[in-house]
Amino acid sequence: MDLPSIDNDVMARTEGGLMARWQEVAQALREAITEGSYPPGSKIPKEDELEQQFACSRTTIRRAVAQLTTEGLVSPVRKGGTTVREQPERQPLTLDTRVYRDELGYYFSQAVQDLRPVQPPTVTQGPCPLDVVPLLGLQSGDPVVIRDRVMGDPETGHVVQLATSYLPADLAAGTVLAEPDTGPGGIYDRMEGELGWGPLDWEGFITARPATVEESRLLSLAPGVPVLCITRVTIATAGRAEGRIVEANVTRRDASRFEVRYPITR
Amino acid sequence: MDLPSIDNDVMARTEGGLMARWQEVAQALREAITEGSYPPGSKIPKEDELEQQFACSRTTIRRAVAQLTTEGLVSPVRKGGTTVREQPERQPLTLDTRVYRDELGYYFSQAVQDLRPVQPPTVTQGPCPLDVVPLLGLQSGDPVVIRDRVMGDPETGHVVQLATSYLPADLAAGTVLAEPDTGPGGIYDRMEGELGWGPLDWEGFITARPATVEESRLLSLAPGVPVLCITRVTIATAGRAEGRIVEANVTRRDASRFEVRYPITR
DNA sequence: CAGTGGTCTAGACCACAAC
DNA sequence: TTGTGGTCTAGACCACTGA
Repeated sequence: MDLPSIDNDVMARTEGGLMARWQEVAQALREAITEGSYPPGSKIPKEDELEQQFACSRTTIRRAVAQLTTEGLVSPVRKGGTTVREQPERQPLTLDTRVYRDELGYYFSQAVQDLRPVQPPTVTQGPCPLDVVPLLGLQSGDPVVIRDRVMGDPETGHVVQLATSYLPADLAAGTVLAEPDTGPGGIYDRMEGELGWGPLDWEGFITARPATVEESRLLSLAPGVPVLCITRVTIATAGRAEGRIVEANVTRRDASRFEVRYPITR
Repeated sequence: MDLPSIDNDVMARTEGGLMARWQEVAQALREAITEGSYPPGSKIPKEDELEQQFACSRTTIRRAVAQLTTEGLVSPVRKGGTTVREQPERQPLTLDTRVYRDELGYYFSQAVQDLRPVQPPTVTQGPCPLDVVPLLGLQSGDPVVIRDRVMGDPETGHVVQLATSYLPADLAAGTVLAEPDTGPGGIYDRMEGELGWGPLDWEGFITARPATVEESRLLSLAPGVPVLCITRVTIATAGRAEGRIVEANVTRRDASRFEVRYPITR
């Protein structure tokens, strides 16, 4: 007979309450990797080989590999095959629960890390992004000054951190805060100095979300990989800005590479 | 001529350096949602409608919607359509930088939150999971005692937190630490008391990763949604366990619903 | 330059939950 | 019951990049 028998019994799995096929494949590959069958730096089989190995379509294989990619286990490279990523332990970031100040400006402990700008910082102005609105206590669509910094590892040249400052435009526009060079000591010196907004208060937030398209491009991440968001908010206690949140600084890093560490005391 | 013209000019996009089609669709839907065209609680069009609307295949539509799902913007329900999720602000979790103790035991500030067990806690034993190995300072495959708790919101009954304690089996097996009921005050009282491991030290870690299959099932998350991992590690300073890490407590929550908040002092 | 992953289409069957 | 999302297949074209 020429009619192909439909052996594609999709539901032989869900009937038994088992996983979808692509999850099975992902699980099998995941185990093979963690068991050591594919050590870090090696390549997993090509897609058409996996296709035969698991007896399913390329789409299913790709979905499984995509899952491992968002988990940070493998990184596919065109023509180069799909490589098992090195799994270094997460690099610790110390939590900024204190701020120090000397005659040169303010220092948060995190700033001590050895990063250098990979691109020149940019300053733009535009509507406040939705996720920043609650941080600044603004209304949706309110204009903000946006200061962007792309920081990288001086050794490898890789981008490892994106830092963006948002400042309410009604406060910052027209001031030195909206200029690329904010002078010695940075914006906090300007706020507590010339602008008379000090003393300043700060509060920190940590959360995570999938990387945006722009973030995954800059940080060389697969789409959907989580980024760790470490946010520091600055509150003015005097002057024209009294009681206002005058800055929200959001730094983002590959969540599979970094963790925030902090001591617990009695 | 009967040969259909191939208008599927896939690369009219990548040529110009633009996004893939599914990213365009995702972006369009994302904007429509955040602009208010599809308010929270409403449904976005069905897949076949979107298919026509964007003039592309269902696969492409589904990939775009899948992206919005991992971003937490929408949640598809079979037969019910795809609903725009309510976007409450992230609920703050206070950071446990201090531990308190009274005659009843140890309290970390996070424990103050009003959660109740949704399932009875379980205690099992098995090989140490790979991601926990570095936390405990063990070798791959070393046995650990695993204490699992599934905590939920007493109001809604929803599961909001998974907490798992890992204890090296060479220290914990056979002790009260491996029993379901660890008695008044909990495991830390046993460690500093009968076992003579105290005084204890603690350290905290925060990171994020995609939810595992099990986690997404329990927490009702879409596959790949990031979970916030808040880990507390216990170090013994005396007794048989001196210098050892005697417990790693990993709590996981939906990263789109929660954030860790902490004060910054001068 | 050619092999690999990246993207897309068209079509099929199924289970689940709303109705 | 039925419409919706969930899963899978087979096949196509393309671009990037390593060999």
